[in-house]
Amino acid sequence: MPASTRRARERANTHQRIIEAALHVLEDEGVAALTIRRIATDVEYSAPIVYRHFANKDALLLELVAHGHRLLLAELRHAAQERDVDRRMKRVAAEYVRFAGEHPHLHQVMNAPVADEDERRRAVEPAIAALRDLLTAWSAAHGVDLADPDQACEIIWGTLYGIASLGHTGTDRACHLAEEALRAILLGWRTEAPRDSG
Amino acid sequence: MPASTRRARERANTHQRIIEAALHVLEDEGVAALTIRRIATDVEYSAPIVYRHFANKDALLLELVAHGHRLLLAELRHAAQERDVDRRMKRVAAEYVRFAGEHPHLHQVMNAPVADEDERRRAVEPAIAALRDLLTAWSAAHGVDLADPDQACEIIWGTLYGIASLGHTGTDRACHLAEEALRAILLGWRTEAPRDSG
DNA sequence: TAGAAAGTCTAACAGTGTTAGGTCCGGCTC
DNA sequence: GAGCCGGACCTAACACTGTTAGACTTTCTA
Repeated sequence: MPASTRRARERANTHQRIIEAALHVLEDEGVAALTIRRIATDVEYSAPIVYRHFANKDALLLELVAHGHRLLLAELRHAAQERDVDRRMKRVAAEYVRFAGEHPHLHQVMNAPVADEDERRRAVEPAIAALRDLLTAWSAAHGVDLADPDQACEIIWGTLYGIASLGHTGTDRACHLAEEALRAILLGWRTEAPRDSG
Repeated sequence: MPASTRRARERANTHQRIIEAALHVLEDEGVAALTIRRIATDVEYSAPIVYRHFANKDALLLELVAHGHRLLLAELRHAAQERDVDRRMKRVAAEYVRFAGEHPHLHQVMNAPVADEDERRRAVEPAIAALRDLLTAWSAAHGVDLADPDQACEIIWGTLYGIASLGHTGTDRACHLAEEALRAILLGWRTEAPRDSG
């Protein structure tokens, strides 16, 4: 085993530990407590070490954003195991808001404006794609011809985000609101755009 | 004219000028450029003067939040002059998103978490109340019996906020999304909860 | 006109992200 | 094995931030 590969492994390990430490601070104490020096202290290094792994704080934040969206996507997929397509929709919506309530600071960072906005949007995309699949299945099941599925998807995503962000206290009420909003939207679409029913 | 009243007037004047300078910096250069020293420079004072008018930066920010919501409320009221209740709804929704597109940084600060969250919510309330009135008029006009009008109001407000925040580029598309979302929600509510039609 | 009061500024403190410079230690070459 | 070399690491610093203390200057009052 060459020493260089061991070093590479150690390096990768430190990289990961920094991300985990940052995530821990963010979730436990909020974005205000998330400083480079604090993270460095938590991984038992000095501050400049962080810059050997990330170009700057924004790059590290983006890593947290990506991590958060992977986590969210996993939860949404889990909720989407439901057989019935209507209940599946409802559960996914509730799951989104529950996630936001359980990880308020992470959710905040996941949607906060950041320097490299393109990169952030790339992190969000898979979750939105999952929602689009779900929406496609839903519209097929009900014979609804959505004029613009992408637009419909954005509407639901935006609605969930807005409701989850508004009342970031009381996750139960927020869940209820989201379910209700989704129900109304879908009912509206079913009512107005019925495909030649077969 | 006693000197004390003149001083009080000058003081109030400076107070206002600080707010206006802060607003100007925020709208023109974003929240990152909004520093105490920058504001002080713009009103041709040194930094500590700001603290003779506001307890801290958060207090000043809250003033901007309040100002922003007064501005938004005025715009919403203007859009609500429309006679037809359906078009009124649509125009108010479009106006919200247009406002967010025209004042992206202000809109961001208006909805960003702040130290005194109660105070912020107090600033938002009048605009939400206006929306509730509008919604009441709408449901009355269509004989729709909303199970929980407050909840319905929060749903719409959250939806508008979410959609306006998502695509903070391309205000036209965002407007379209908001109108479409509102249309679907209202149609859903009309479909499911018809009051004994008279 | 002397003293009190109000207004303002400079300088500093503690904290932030970030970088430069030096130190030390492990591994490679002769 | 001795010496060098490169990478890893830390301390110290820079330019900022919000915020406060203390001195100075101007203005009003008695």
